[in-house]
Amino acid sequence: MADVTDTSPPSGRRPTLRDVAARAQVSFKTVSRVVNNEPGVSPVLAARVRTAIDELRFEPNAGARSLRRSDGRTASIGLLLEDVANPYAASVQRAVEDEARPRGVMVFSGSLDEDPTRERELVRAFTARRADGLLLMPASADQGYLERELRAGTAIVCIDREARGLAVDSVITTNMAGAAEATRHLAAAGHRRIAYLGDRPGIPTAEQRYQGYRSALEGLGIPVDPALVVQGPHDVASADGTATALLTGPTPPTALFAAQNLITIGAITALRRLGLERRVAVVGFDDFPMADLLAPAVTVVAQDPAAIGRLAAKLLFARIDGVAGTPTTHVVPSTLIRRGSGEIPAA
Amino acid sequence: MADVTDTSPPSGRRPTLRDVAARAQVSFKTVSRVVNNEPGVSPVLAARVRTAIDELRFEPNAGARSLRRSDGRTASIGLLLEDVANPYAASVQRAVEDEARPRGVMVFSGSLDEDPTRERELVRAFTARRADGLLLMPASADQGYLERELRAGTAIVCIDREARGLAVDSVITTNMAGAAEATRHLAAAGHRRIAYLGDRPGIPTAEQRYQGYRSALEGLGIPVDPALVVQGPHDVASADGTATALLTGPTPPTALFAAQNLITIGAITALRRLGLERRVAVVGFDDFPMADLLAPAVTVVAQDPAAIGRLAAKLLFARIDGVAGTPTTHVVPSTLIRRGSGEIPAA
DNA sequence: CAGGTCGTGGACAACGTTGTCCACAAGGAT
DNA sequence: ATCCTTGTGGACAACGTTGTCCACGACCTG
Repeated sequence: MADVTDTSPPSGRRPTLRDVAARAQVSFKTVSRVVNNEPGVSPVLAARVRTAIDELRFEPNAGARSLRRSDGRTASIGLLLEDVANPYAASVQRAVEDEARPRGVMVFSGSLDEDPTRERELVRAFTARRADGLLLMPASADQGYLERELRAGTAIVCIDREARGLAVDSVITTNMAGAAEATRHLAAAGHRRIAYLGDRPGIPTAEQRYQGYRSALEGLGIPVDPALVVQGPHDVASADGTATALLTGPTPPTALFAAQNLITIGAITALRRLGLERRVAVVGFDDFPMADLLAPAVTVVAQDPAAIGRLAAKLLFARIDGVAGTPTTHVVPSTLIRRGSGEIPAA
Repeated sequence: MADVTDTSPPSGRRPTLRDVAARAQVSFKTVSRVVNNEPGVSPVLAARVRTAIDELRFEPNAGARSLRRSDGRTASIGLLLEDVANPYAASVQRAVEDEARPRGVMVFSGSLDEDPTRERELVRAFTARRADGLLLMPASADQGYLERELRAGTAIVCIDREARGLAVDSVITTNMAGAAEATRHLAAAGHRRIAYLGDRPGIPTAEQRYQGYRSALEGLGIPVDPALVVQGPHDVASADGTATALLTGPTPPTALFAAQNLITIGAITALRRLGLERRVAVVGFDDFPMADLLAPAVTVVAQDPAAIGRLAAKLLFARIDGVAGTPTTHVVPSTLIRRGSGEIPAA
């Protein structure tokens, strides 16, 4: 970028059907037939056309193609995630890609950062490019604005959270059941003072996990202590802060349920600093890398992001292929993985 | 997907320039002028057109647009990574996205899995969609086949590894210097038997890191012991295996230099199992999540994937904007982060 | 008041492709 | 020998947009 001289504009046009036709001495429509494997071209001509295609390294223009085609398909989909750099989202993305690859479908991706405005912008950008379908991890409170896209033929499937105000398929995990299981698991180790550390209530998954926590306590006859419930932290630093405050407060918990992976990491950081990592039990929702190598290793309710991504992609492609039927919410089960931190007994 | 009834085909065409024109009672060319902010439309008409656009929620067809436009731009780029689920790649992707967003450019991404065939397939898929540029983490031994794309006007920048057989900008890290620094750091703690655990030699970064290891040892007058050099493992499991073999062998090392993040994790897993994590020193190349929460915390030579992604994207957009100048390799420095595992002294 | 300029808006072609239709030659059936 | 089918290949329009050009009326100048 330093030495800007701009001598030669990038020349060299890409070959078109006409260039191939000229070289193979046929009409350009014949080339189109060969490219699309349509019948009605003699083997001799087809071979001539094919060598011309190879020699020129002709590649049909996808834009022109989808413009003219009757179905208008672009063989591309949009993937809207909370943050592509988050390991959960990255696993989902990889699974979606693996599902799209054999179909020749390319994946556009973008990060929403829990920003509703950003969700709308990215949807616009993807629909302007006429993506055949959208895989969405909703950031806004209502997806009703997507109704029009749905009617215009864009398939939509939601991931991780159900769509609201829009009838589409969703793929989510067992948030409530998983959170309840985690809570009961801590209670089974003798804990009565189990804290809840979770995302802000506006996020549906956070809401469901909180409900799971509450219902488990109620089922056990343990009252929910508001002083042990923190809803709000979203990243490692803030979770660390609130966990520290909780643990150094007047009536600290003996166990923590951390309702999201970054919050789990923040809580563990706090426990370490306070030297409590072997005395206070922890169960996290969402597995995370290295959880098994920490000391103590971290007990988690693991989601299966690869399965979620795969299933969501399959549902999307089915819709793109014209499969009808009422939209359904599909639930991928979570699994409790005992590693040590969740089995620390109450003092 | 269970109940396939396919009652209503998704109807509802998307509005076009003509639909907007009809509603605003102007010619469709006038609408085009408004959409593209061209001069020559009276404010009254422009306002009428704009309300029609809003009412119909008109969105110009990106495909048709780039087809007709003189520059042929699609406002999209392709990002070809080793594996989108790898944390290093995920950080790069996020940085690229952040750089592309304000320009209104969308990002296609795909995983190569070190497969040269896959590299070619994805390049084809992206160029068929007429991506304006390609950001590539090379998987194949030679990128000469991209010469034609370059001439056809597709900008290309390589990430993590320099392109071979192709004159393009590259953004890489200080592989050799970083590896040498890691090696010297271990030697400074008194180690003489420092093992090298790295990727297979075909990968340029692995090659450079190995050279850094060798040159550091030579500079210190320590002979390179072939029995302490392992080149090959690429994932956690195989690294665990080779590290275990090395550590339980006849003349085990007292320190390990792990030349890649997955290999570092495998080595640490092995040390844990053998109960050696506080006796054998480890320095890894590439930072990884949780490295600071392990016990002992892991000393690493950290790359800066966000900076690499940002710079690569900036270079790519500069090329897309027509900036000429000879292609350059840009080097983003790595940093040694002392956390404990690398400061364990020799027995 | 004639002539030129300017602001405004529309007609038309083109981008590269696919879908529809038709022309032409070869072959079989009547 | 004539008709019809079949196989083969091309002409043409259309997808939704942008670029070029021109027509029209209003305004200013001489």
